[in-house]
Amino acid sequence: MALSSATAPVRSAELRRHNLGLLLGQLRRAPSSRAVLAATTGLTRATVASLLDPLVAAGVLAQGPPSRGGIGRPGRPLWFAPTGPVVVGVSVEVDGLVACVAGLDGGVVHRMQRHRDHAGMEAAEVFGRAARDVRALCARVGRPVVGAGVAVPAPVRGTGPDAELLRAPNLPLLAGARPAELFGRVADRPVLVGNEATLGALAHLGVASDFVYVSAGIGIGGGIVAGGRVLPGAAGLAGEIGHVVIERDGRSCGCGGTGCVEQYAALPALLADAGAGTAAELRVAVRAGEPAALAALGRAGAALGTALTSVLHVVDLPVVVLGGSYTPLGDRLAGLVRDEITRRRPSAAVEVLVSGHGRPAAALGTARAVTDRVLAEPDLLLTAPHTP
Amino acid sequence: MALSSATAPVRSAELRRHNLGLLLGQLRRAPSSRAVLAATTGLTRATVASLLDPLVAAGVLAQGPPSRGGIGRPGRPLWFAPTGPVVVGVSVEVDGLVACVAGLDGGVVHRMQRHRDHAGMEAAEVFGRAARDVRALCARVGRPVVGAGVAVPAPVRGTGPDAELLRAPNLPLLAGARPAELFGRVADRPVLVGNEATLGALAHLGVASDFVYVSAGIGIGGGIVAGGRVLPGAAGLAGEIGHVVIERDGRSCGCGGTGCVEQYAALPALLADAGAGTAAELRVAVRAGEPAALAALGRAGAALGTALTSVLHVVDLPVVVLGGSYTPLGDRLAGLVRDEITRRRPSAAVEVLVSGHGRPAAALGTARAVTDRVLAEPDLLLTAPHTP
DNA sequence: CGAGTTCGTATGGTCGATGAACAAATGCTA
DNA sequence: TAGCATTTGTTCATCGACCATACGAACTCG
Repeated sequence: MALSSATAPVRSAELRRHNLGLLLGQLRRAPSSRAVLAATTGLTRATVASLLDPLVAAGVLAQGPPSRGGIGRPGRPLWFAPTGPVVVGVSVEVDGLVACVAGLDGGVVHRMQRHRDHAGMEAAEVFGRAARDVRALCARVGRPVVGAGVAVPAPVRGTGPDAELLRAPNLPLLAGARPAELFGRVADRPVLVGNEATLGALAHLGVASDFVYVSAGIGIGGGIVAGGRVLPGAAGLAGEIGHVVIERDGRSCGCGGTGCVEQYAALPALLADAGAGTAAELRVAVRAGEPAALAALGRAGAALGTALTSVLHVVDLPVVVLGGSYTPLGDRLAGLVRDEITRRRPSAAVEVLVSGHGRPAAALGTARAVTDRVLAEPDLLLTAPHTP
Repeated sequence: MALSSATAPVRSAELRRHNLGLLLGQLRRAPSSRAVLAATTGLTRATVASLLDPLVAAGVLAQGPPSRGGIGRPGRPLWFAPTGPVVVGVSVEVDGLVACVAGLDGGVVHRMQRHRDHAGMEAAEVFGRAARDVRALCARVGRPVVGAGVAVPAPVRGTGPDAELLRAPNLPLLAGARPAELFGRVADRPVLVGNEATLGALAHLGVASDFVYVSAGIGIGGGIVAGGRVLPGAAGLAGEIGHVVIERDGRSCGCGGTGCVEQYAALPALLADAGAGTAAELRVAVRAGEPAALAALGRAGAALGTALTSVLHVVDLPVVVLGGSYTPLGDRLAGLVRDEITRRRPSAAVEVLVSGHGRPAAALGTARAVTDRVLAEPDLLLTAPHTP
């Protein structure tokens, strides 16, 4: 079933859009000649050419030199032009801003990290300054920007222009803010808005396309990725893995419940349990093999594994990716989590991986979400993209 | 985005299929004239006619009498012909077989309940006898059958012709069986196979299109329905709500874990806790207001609510539907569950409903899944359907 | 009974994908 | 080095699906 059963009719124009998006999605994975694209997608060579030639003419795609070696006329690989359009992913964090500029193939063109204490700032200032920084960054890159997105460390209702930030435990002044309005338009479109963990999940599509992403910090967030797409939930609040209950009468949590995992396995609990002051301190202690640190890590891993067992029983995915503050502890923690999950759910194998991105995951995943949106509506690439 | 980003190209033929499926999906909800269909779907009246006329000619759709009352020429409503094709949904249960024959609009044409002790039977006999019963049922209905599906009380890997039944706690001899092969083809296609709770969820699409379905019995199963579709998971094992953990060191469960909800809230635990022998006995005691029964129900409701809190934090859906053995206890239980969920997760409202179907839910939902498959490939309706 | 309105159908036009044919570019072979 | 096979990229005629328009049909209202 290649067509979704949405309530909208499908005209021929959307057919073209779909096939063009299909080709671009293929090109994102690897540069290929028209003939190879035709073979892998099932379209005709003629169709591939008629779909992609306008993008080549517009400078979005570039043609490489003929490939050498094979028999027959060599194909000319197509790829995203190194001067072509880019997208921007921004992550607003408690103590700073992370942004990255990426080509449509996901290649990062530019990174930016700026320390900034957002704790006491009003929402308008937070997103206004972020927008100014991003615009300056875009100007410096000198390539057309076709979209941008913002990740925030709080649950977000919706992803569109009226996306609303709900309770923000660590940045209370942001509660109720509408980042898309405060940020302003980029490339004449509202910016995409989403939760830091939900969007961060997408940064890991390279290692799997069906997985549960867990992002630890002061709390624990996450994203459910199935078939390469994030499960949005009814109001965009899916993936709140930190509030999965592991002990019905356990420690009370800021969410109103009791026994939520994040009271056992998020960074504050882990540090307190290990008697460490900072994550770096804990990491050193773990590397040194200090028993107290190892025991605390074991308890956190078991707690997290218990919660993930519940999650996997519900969504049944074969991979778990640990990210955020877990990244530096990852090697050892992943094993602990995997052991707990397989102990509790022996019926299905699970692989527990550690994020290869660490802190920039949210910005990278946001960029990925934006390119997904752009590739789903490739017409944007033809209407003379302009810098903001 | 009306087109999914599947890896398949889209030809014009699939465009037609999609729009035809869209129209039939609309007709399934309510009979409508061509003009109304055009208005609601966004297609042209001409397109609607050219899509549906072949089905009218084939006897799949029928034209009603002109509607009276409005101004202008009255439209002639189209609906699924009362002699048109049907689908069959079968539920293999521990102690019997439930089957229903439904029209493509979901209207049940015929029901069958047969008591049969499947406990000691080999898989080949179980599904062979079910197939014979179903074929006899089909012959008696006298309408062309265009598809069939089988629900089983066990986790199932996959839904296609090679769907494999995993561990079946209550019917151990079925473990490893491939029902589609044993059942044989219906309408020249393999039967659809799925878990009883996963498919049963679909029977409730009338009351919501985004919800968590919970089906209680000896264990607790479930289905996550988002956007009118069941979340399948990587191997078809999603929705095992019974094994969500509510007490990390709680009662041990047959799945290998400890503290799974179904050890607290499934029928056996509930009956033992209440000191009742059967579900009917418990129901009487609850209605009579016996304190022991009410207390036990309260404990089960709290346990279930705790597990559902975890589930909702992960998938974020606005509705929970309680079914299976919960149906007769529903009115009171639903309130208990809702209270526990809102107590633990006050940030989002949730509605807890009771299934209106009870035991036949699995068969009904299976029929629904089959019609979904048929409407997604409406060409099946034109190739002279034949009875098996 | 005529005007106004809406429904269903017929027709020409547009757009996208296909399939076949053809020119271009390379490796292989004599 | 020339000729052949093979593969690539492009061109062109055709088909299929939908749309816009126009027109007859059927009904209500004044």
